[in-house]
Amino acid sequence: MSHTPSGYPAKRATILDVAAAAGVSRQTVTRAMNGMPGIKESTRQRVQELAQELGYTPSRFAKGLVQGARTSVGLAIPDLTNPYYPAFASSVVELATLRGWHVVVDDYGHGGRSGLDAVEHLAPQVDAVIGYLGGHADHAQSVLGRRPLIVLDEAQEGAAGRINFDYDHAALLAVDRLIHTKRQHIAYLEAAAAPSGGVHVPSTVRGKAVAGRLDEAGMSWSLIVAEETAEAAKVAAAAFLRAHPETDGILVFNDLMAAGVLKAAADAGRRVPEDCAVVGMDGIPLGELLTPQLSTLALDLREVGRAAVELLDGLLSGSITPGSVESRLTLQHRLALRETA
Amino acid sequence: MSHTPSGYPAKRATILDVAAAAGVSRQTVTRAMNGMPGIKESTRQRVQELAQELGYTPSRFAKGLVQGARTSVGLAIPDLTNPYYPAFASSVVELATLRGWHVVVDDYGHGGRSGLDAVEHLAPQVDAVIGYLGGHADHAQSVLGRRPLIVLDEAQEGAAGRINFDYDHAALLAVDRLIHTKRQHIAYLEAAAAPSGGVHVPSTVRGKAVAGRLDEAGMSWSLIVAEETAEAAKVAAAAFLRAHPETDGILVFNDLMAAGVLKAAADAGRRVPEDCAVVGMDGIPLGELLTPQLSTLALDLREVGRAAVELLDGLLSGSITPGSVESRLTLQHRLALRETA
DNA sequence: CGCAGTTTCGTGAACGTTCACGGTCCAATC
DNA sequence: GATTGGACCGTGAACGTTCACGAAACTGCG
Repeated sequence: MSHTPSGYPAKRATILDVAAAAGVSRQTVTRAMNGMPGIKESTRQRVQELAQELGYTPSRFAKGLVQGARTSVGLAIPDLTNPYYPAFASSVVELATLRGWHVVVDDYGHGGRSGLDAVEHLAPQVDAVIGYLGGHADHAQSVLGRRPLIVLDEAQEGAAGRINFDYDHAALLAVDRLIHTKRQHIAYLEAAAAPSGGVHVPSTVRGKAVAGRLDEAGMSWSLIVAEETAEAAKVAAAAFLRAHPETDGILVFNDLMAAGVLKAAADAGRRVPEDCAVVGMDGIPLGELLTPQLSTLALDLREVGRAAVELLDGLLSGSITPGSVESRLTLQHRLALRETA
Repeated sequence: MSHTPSGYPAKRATILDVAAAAGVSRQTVTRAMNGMPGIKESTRQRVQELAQELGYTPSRFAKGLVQGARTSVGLAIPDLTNPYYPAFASSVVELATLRGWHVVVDDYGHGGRSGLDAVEHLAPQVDAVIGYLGGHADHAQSVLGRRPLIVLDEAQEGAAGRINFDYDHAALLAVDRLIHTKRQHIAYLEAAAAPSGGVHVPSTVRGKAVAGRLDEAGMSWSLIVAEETAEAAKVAAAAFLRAHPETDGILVFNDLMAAGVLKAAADAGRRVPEDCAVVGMDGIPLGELLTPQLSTLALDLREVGRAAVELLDGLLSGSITPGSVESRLTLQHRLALRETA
């Protein structure tokens, strides 16, 4: 038997190695390792010690092949660095673990990868995928074949399950609040990958909802665009406030960017909310730690995770059929009035 | 063949089903699916279409069994809700993905589970584990057998790889800063699961380092204890500041708790840093979004993740032997002076 | 038409485990 | 002493895929 310098066998030990070392058969080793009955206690001891000594660990592949799959779900996420996603992921992982599932995560935010890349990376390893893909749901579902895909915040059809958010409702809540507090000069800060200079119309679903509601209410308002980071939001908001000092209310694409806006307002000497209200979106835990505490269109992120896992559970068990009415959920934001609006 | 109401075959389709449907052999299907040469383009097309239609996806178990494992690593994490961990996890996932590894995460912070529970849950599914276990490293390693375990921030021996932090160095930096800015009445806010009333000595490694350094410098100081959340820290700090208004410097167990302290100070009308300095620990991104921006003993969390992955890479490839000098790393904090100290 | 060479395809074996069944041994009972 | 029953243990088969090899079909050319 060939050994590495450290004394480890070069090849992984199999059940047969243990059986040979103990002078017993495969099946006896199986019984010893898996706490099965029908084996003398002394041999169980001996076999387990030998197994430990040889560094034997059963092959998950062989085990899975014969026993039928323990389910493992993929979790595709754009950016773990954005506090929104860990809060969501935490809930998914918790509930999946409760069901005995394993969760394979892919944070596809690095190296120019897309949500589709993430699904393709996860596909050979999982029985289902939950994810914020940002497009290509149909293609992603076809990569997975029969295995259910659950997409969040995705307009496109094609996935076995969909969870969406009622942005019209959210926009209604926020705009009404601004009107109610007599704000006159509203701005909406939108996230965009490449903020070109001449943008006058929001491109995201939530942006369109906000714009629609503002127009409907007959408000005059401006569009600001920045990359989806706190720092970029801060810079963009600072520039805008300099150019438009009359601004007295800012709606922001998400809470992370809102944190940047808050900083910009403070730097510009604007009191929030007295001089200028700020409303974020998402309801990430971070919001409550800011000074002043961020008012926001809050989603219960644990609830979102729960919805995703339960939907998947239904699809896997067959109690929900892909593409049916029950496979499509719409969740609503609530207005969390804290200190900034 | 039995079908469910939705038209799906009850059993998973295997490669033989596809082969039969296409009137070819196993091997031809394999060639078609895996882009192998030696197959007519027209049959490849036909087989792929049939496979799509039957919803065939190759069994990862059978594939893994014959091809040898694609490596997948477990990531055991106490609490994804604490911004420290996602920042770390993000880096691990990125670099692991770059190597073609899969990452299975377990957030063991819910339901009273321990780090050891997490390892036991992950063990049957992975080829290695990276994790903040908070104890029992030796037992966890024995659960994994030959498969390497990399523990972070763990005093105990036993794991194949260890990454530690130089808390003495960190304490030195922080205390020196407080002395340099002429602080007289220092408090250290410690995290503890069950903050009993009569605690006078820190129980954590970092707490001991801070205490040691403060004593060494001949400072008079107090110990505060709270649960490891921002809210608990806020409450505890508020009470302490009420009882000890003379306090002019607070060191905090981590940044999340420091955020709570900042809120408490603001509520108590104390200006930070003029009236009272605050220094956190970890260097989580959140710190820069707070007002005022948190001064902290910062760790480059992406670097920590990189260290863990590279160490694991070395252990897996055999270029580093478990328990050797190279398998033990110590990283240092740097003092990130922002606005609170 | 015949043959070599190439392209295309099929067949046994193997991966490591568990399942279902069958065998052996020993003690107790008749 | 033969029989029974239980405790303990071993053997073929199967899971679904790929690998290594060999067979067949087709091509071009003399």
